[in-house]
Amino acid sequence: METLAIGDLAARSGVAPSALRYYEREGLIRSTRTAGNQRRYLRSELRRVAFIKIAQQVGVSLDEIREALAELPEGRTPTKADWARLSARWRGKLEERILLMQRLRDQLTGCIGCGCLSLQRCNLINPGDRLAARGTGPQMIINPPD
Amino acid sequence: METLAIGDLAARSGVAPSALRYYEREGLIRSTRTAGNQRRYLRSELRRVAFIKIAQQVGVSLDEIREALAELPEGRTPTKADWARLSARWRGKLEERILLMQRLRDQLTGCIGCGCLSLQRCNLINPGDRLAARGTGPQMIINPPD
DNA sequence: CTGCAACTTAAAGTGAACTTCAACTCAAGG
DNA sequence: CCTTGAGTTGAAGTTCACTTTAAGTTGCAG
Repeated sequence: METLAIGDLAARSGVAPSALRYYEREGLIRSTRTAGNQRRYLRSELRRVAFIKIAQQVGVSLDEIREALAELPEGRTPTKADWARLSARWRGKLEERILLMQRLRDQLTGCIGCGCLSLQRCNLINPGDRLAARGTGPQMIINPPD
Repeated sequence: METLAIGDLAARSGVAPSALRYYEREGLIRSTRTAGNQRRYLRSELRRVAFIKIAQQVGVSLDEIREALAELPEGRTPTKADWARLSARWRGKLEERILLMQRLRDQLTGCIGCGCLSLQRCNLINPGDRLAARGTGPQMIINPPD
């Protein structure tokens, strides 16, 4: 068994076949076809799916994940080093996010208790970029106290 | 200016009027009406909106936020202590989430590099509860290495 | 060769969290 | 008093990340 059928990839990755087809439509993973038009995946696609799942954990949108995956080498199967380079980038994002959460934790109680939650000067919340944004609409991000 | 019109609350909280109306329909905030049927908010609603925004940061759904807010005292304006009690609960969730992220960070590179991303035995990802879940569909959660 | 689980597609549906629209009313400064 | 910006409603639209459905095709075990 050289390649995987969609059901196999689904079983091994824990991602539903419908989601895998969706990922393919969205350009996140790739497959070849049999004579009868069924998808066959290289085993290396498993790692791609794993990466997608991990990135989603970190709060990255499929759009951003696609961009990241686009940096993997075309043509050859990515090596350990290729993956390491990519995940190093997520490490940075993760690090940022952890710091954010820690700041939030440290200031949460005090900030809700105090009057500063007029939100105008409170350094806990402020409009900004969308690091932590998931789902729809604009999201707010914690602002460093500086 | 005793109470706030919806535009004032929007300006002060950074939440769009349409979102505030939505929150009200969903039972997250409350308002009284003028003779001409316009919404007027107590200043204490500002704190409610702030709480909603912070909880969203932590990854809590509006449903869960509504449940939490339901524990605030009916009738009287919540005190500092009421808010402190509530935010203490989010602190726990936050703490959990931070630990999760740290574990993820510590194992990310190794795990992507190694063969374990067959996802079958990898202790980085596993199906489970939905602590970090935001948005639609089932989400995967990091499983403690134990 | 047959039967049946697993696959294929396009299109429509889902749920969360809003936003936009149209048509209308209110409130307050000049 | 009048104008104009702010507010009102219900209904429909939007985005993300999928899932479901319907109608049909493939691949392999027996």
